Amino acid sequence: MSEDLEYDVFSSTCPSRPVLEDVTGRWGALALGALADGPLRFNELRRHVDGVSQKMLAQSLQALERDGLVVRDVQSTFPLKVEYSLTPTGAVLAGKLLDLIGYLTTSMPSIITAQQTYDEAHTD
Amino acid sequence: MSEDLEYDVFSSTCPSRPVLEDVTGRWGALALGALADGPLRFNELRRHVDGVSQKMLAQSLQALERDGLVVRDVQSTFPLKVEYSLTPTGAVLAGKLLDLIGYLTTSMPSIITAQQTYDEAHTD
DNA sequence: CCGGATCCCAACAGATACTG
DNA sequence: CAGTATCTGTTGGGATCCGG
Repeated sequence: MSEDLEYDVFSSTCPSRPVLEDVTGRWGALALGALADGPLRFNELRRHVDGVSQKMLAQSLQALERDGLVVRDVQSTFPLKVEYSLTPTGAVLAGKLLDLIGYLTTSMPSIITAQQTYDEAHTD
Repeated sequence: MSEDLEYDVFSSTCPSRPVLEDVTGRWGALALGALADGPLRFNELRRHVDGVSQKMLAQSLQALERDGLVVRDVQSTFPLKVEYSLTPTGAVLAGKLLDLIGYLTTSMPSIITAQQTYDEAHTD
């Protein structure tokens, strides 16, 4: 039952395409990764994801919240407090993202070398 | 030896940041995923990564080639033949990407439900 | 013909300033 | 503190053109 593998990110019309962009997008991936260690407030998240603007962070978090990967918890105290955390699905995706990021960072030395070689060969 | 964990994607100035964007970017991720099954020519790749424009595919592939994750092999026959394939590092990253994509697609039913619930609650 | 660079326009990202 | 509004610069994409 319910064994429909109808979702294919390689198809441009598949609903999974925009979700993949939310998850692997420029800021979405880093936001998910940052939340893997535990809940964070908006500005904590902003400090952790170095370089992100308020607008893009808010936008990325809204997208992830809509996809059911992140939960936004508002404490209506003063000062206002808003905590973001991962849902179970979000946590799994964040883990896979961190796995990828970890491999990428350990590969950086060889990647840097490749870039230098490439750039030297393309000094047109 | 050489156990410098100096690379951190969460820092905006780290050289790993642009590489992460090449790998997880909109078209880079799909290109890497498509190449995981074996080498492909430019237009085969273009057909596989449904919806990508020529320009963006060429651009994404150049970035991945510069990072040493993809190899561009030119056969100067007629008609011209250009094959793209993964390097060992690229293959590992592609595998992790496909793992993430696989989990995401199997999670799609619950994600769709979440989106509908969210959209209903936000009918301002 | 195939691979890809260019041009031009539309959409999106970012800095700043302002509101609940 | 946690965002929205606005205004502007950068980036993405389709049509078109060029080299092998």
